[in-house]
Amino acid sequence: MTQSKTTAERVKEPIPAAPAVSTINDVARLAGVSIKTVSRVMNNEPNVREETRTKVKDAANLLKYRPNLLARSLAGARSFLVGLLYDNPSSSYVIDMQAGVIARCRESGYHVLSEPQDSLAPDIGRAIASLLATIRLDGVILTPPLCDMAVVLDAVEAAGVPYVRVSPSLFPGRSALVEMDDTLAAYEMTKHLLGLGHKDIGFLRGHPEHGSSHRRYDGFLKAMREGGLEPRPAWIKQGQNSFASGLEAGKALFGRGGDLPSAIFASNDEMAFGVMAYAQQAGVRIPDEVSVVGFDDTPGSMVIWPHLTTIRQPVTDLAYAAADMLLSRAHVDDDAPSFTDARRELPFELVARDSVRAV
Amino acid sequence: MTQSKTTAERVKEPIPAAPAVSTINDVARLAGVSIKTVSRVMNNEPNVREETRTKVKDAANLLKYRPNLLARSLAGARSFLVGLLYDNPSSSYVIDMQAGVIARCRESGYHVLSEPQDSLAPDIGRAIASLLATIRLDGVILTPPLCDMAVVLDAVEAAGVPYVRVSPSLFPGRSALVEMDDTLAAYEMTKHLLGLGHKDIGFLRGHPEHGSSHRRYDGFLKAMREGGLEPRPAWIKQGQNSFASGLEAGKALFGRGGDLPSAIFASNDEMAFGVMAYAQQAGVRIPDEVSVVGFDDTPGSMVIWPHLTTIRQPVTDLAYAAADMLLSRAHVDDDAPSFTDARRELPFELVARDSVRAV
DNA sequence: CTGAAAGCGCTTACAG
DNA sequence: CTGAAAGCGCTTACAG
Repeated sequence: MTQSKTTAERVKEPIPAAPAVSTINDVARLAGVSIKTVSRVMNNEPNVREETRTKVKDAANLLKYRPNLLARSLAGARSFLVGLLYDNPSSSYVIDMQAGVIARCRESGYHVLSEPQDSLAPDIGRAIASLLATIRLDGVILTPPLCDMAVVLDAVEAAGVPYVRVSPSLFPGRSALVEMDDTLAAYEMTKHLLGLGHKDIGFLRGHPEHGSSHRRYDGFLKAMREGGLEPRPAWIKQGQNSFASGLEAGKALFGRGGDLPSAIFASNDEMAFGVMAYAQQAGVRIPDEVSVVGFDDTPGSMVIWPHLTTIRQPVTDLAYAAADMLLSRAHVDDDAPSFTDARRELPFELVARDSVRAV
Repeated sequence: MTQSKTTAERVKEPIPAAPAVSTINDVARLAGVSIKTVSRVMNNEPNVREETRTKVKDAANLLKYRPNLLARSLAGARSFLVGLLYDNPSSSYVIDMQAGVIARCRESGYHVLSEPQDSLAPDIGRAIASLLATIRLDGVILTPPLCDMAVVLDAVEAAGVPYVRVSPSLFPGRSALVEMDDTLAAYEMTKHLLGLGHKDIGFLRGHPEHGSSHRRYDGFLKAMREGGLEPRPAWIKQGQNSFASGLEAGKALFGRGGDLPSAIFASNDEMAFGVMAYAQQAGVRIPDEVSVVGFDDTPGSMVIWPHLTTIRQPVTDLAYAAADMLLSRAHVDDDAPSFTDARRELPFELVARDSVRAV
């Protein structure tokens, strides 16, 4: 009550009746043209005299006019809204994905609706159908594991909404997609270890339901065999992509005495962290006694000590590319491949840090 | 070309002309009532005979009718859209925040627009004004550091959009807000260490621009002094909330020989990770020689070994509460405190793990 | 308890 | 090159 304007006073003031936002009518009046002409100018359509265009632009600037997105949506064919559907346990994956989608959408004046979904829910198909009926999204981006679920794809297709999948494992060719080459990345990581003299390499397989788990294992096997090596069954462990399963594998590998591999390739970072945690507990020095590498380059890989050698997935770039495919879809001419066939592959990066040493 | 329905064939099919979504008119016709009555039923308004209500609901179900959100927005006073504005380097913070906001919004049929902002951009005020003019959001949630920027608050207020701030440090009383008690949390963490026999406690201060950094330091000081202890200046280090600054502090603390504190309170997890990384490098065993605690309970605190004792911020709950304040604002009666004065405080949790031992 | 009319702010299709 | 009319799918007053 003693400040220049207290909260109580502010509250007493009449609620500023939705601060007069100017509309297309205001601009048309000020510029002395029809609203149709204003519409043409705002949408950069042709067939407006340069002089008229300037007049309208000046009026719009003066009135700080911003076309109402909702009105444009209702009247027109586009909603300027893209949906990002996800159900992924990794915060960094989702945030990086979201950042890429939003970046591309902003370039075209689109906004992004974040729609987490429960991929385990039995009615996920209906949930998505309901979402798409309520809001006419101009496009949808699907990430794992949603992008591999038939009910999800069915629902989106039934609603007639264009969509792009990021890193799908199933239904190739069913939709536009962006991805990186998991197999090649695992292959190169294995080559990296081989190149440093490692021969006794263990491998932690990822969640068996994830397509990438199999691709990564394939890449590992390919490189080993090209090097004339056959992986030792006792050093191949099945994990679940979780820290706990990495810890478990570490126990199995280090706990029993017996031979130790000289390097362990965990097919995602979380499992690598688990292995490293167990190693530290068991007094196995990394990388001096055993080298460890991961896959994903999650933020934790720079937090853990030694910093983890891993594969960087271009998550933000994948997301940007996915949004780009969605938004530039209209411009495809007849000779170009169809939207559904579109596919972009982005490069990964092997990030060599401190968890590996040469033998 | 050999499968039951190839991509190429699917593309040739006429594009399913925006799969006939049913409208309020369709429902009204089928139910034999006016659209106004359908509207009443869909919005659970009173003054509809039970029989009519049932008739309309049946028709709506049959047609799988979903009110078009954009049309509702344009015609009515609400957009059913809430904006989450953020600019925070922590993925997990943003994702947890987003999850809480979305959870509450879904309960009321609202959707969430994720709008990352560049808090360093000179025109951030205009960017936000433009956003709010383009889409009439029903509310906005502001997180640090945006919630402490006058230009941001000015822009939102000028647009007349209700907003709630999460964990603001500045301008108390200027808006509705939710927060936890940083000072008390740091106080209790310090008491926890004292209770385990620690007296020589070092402290890593957070980024000086963050209000929480000062509150956490205050809580630490208070507990120390209540215990009759004065912190040793050489053990108080200024950090930046980053892993690197924690590493730096670790070097300053462990590198020089001389006395070691028995415990180090890093005022966020990232800095704690840095300290632990340096300790491991320098051969200082944690917690045997030095205990370390953090603040925030980021995902990394369960990845690092030993697992970090820290303070869990109820981020998702804070976000849920913020959205709840926004959405339930209308129902406040005259006797209740005004929306602007509203303030909710949520409890934190001290999570004791393995990075501390008794002395 | 129910409905006919007007209008939200735009775009579409059409006319000139 | 420009505009008048209709309409997107709803809600808001208002009338009965």
